[in-house]
Amino acid sequence: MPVTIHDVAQRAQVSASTVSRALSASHLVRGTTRERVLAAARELGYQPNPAARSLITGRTGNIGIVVPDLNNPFYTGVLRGVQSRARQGGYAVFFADGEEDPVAEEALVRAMSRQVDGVVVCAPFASDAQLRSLAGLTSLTLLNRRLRDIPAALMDSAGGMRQIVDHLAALGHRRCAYLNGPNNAWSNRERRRGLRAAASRARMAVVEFGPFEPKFEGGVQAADLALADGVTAIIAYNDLMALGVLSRLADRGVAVPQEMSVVGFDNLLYAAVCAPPLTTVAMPMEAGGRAAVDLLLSGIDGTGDGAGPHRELPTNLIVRATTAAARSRSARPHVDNRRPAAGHAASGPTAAAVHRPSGGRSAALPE
Amino acid sequence: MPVTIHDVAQRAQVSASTVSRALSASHLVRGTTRERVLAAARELGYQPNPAARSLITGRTGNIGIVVPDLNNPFYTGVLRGVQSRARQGGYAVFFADGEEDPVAEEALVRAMSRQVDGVVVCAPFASDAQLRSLAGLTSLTLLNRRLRDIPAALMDSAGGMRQIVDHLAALGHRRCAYLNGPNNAWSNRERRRGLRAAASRARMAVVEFGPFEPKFEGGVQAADLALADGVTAIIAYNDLMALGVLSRLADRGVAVPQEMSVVGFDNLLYAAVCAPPLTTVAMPMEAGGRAAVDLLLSGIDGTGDGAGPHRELPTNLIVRATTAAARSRSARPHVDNRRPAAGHAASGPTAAAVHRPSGGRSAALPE
DNA sequence: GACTCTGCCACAAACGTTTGCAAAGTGCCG
DNA sequence: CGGCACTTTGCAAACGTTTGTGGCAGAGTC
Repeated sequence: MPVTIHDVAQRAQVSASTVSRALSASHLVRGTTRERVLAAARELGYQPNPAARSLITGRTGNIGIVVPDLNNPFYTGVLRGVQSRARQGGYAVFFADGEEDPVAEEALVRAMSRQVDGVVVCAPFASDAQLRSLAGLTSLTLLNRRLRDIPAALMDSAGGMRQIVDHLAALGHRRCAYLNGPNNAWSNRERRRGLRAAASRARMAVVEFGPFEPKFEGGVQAADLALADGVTAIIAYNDLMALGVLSRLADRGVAVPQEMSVVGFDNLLYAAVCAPPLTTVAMPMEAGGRAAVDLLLSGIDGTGDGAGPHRELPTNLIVRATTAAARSRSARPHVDNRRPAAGHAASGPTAAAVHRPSGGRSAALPE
Repeated sequence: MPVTIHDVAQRAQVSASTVSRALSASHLVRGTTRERVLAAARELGYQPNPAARSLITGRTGNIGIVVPDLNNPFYTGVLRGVQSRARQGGYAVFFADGEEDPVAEEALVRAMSRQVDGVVVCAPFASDAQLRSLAGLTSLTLLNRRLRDIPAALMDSAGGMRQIVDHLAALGHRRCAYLNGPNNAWSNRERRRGLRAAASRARMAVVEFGPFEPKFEGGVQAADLALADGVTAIIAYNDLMALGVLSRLADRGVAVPQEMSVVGFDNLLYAAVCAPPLTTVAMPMEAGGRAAVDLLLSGIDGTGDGAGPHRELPTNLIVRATTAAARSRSARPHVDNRRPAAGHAASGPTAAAVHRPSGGRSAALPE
């Protein structure tokens, strides 16, 4: 029923091979016959059968993407970037939601591998070995995950943390809390690493809590812990947690940013529209998706811009209304059950000492 | 390089056709040889080449989905449902973001059509004619769009509106505002229709504003207009607009829900976590995605549960903290620039009279 | 005028799978 | 023991495309 290359050939009075060449390697056919073929193809509405083509060429014209959680706006941003760049390069995209299960993720990539020319994987929980084994199946590009020999698009989380620390330090904050996301998430380790380095350089004390579920509820839970410690600023693993923190602080009657500064990470839509608007680090989600596809395609057909195997994208601190100058210690009248704010200023423990969370301070969730 | 059916055949000492049959129509081969073939396939890690298969069978094992905007959490919810049900049925899914452009949407479906067995399309802006023409290319299922002869999964927006009206009426509200989403969006027309019917039955007056951009900013813009009219409750086209309304009302010093009730539509994540938590109608996004795939598959291979061509999913009003009993007229001290609240109670105009927005009240955006 | 060279085109093989058909084997009945 | 039905298997064609090879014509060269 659908029109094949032979129908076009017949109409244009040429052989099928000429049609094929006229549609691709055009310099091998005479100009006039090429016109004739193109006209015939247009009139018949010819669309090549991708299955037949990929059978002979070994290429599919598709790429895949697997994400851990479609509910997370971060990944839908990535998805957007991936899709837009892929379409621009003439590729269609398969997608799959691993539902935060590394074995499901692996199975999905495995299933896709025969139908795609490559896949970009966002797999914060998968093991290095798993990823390497998948790289043997089809060409891979990672997102926010650094692994030797496998190309990756990375977002400069550490740089974002540095900007946060500089910002808070300039506002006079000397002691901050960091609310960890999942310990096995690559990006949490990366953000923590960047924070520790920046804090140590800025001589800022950092108290760590968690790990927590990287969601609103996790932030609610974490807020009380941070409040009890006497910090003047809270840095959350991501925006969802930061929103939870804001909600809990409001319930407890702690004014943000006057009494407590709060910073998130990701710059989701809702960071801009919540009250008060959240200071956060913008992650280049769409750009990350685009870059990942660029890397993938350059590995496949040299179409990409052929930069190195790893590309790091800049992040930017967006200062909104949840950060302000650190409050003086005495000005906290109505937080009832707080601990005495012992030695929280310059006289407190050094950053290095506080980095390792003690049993009491850390471990809000079983690890 | 990859292992083919012939490799398996050789190892199992049978012909390729026997391997093929052993892997599918198992009753045609003897039990013992089937075992042998299966073992050989397992040992070699054989994965059939989908291109070759689809070339001969004419089926691809893929479905597609096109959505108008990946940034909208509503559609990512649908996406999740689609993907999960598709995987369960052994299908992989292509996706494409039409970026709210009907012609792009059409082009995407057209491009996909050769690689998929069917596609579910969420195309609130496409014309009926466009959709019908696409239905000729491949089998289609619509989401939230009713069109004769084309199967569709529908969410009962009208029912949701009825629940809103009943809820508000029970709280004593007699005059409400509706903030229209885009006029050419099917779901806005549907919600408005449901609202008008329910309001007329409940003898509630409805003043309409808009259309507005169905985003936060649209809500901000709309809030002032509704406030000026003297309504006691605002029903927004969707949650994003409702959040904008909340933000603007807070800025204007209008207490929610004491002085104004606000209702959204969709039940996005953020409706639950904003302050105060938003009363809204839960749309069954994932269930809708699942249902759409069910319908699609039953059209393709009889795999679905074979219900009728249209399936309507129930919606539920989630009452949270933005709705309360209507304020009495005198208790509005600090809204400065409001109009005199003339005749807004039972003595006011009938519902039918107010339904057609007059020039002065409507048209906040050029149409 | 015979040779080579070049431009253009058709023929046919190949990709990996499914499937109709025939052949071979087996068991049963008359 | 021949014929028949039935089961099990292999052969080969087909799906629609790309691409290597070869042929044919015309032009150029000696």
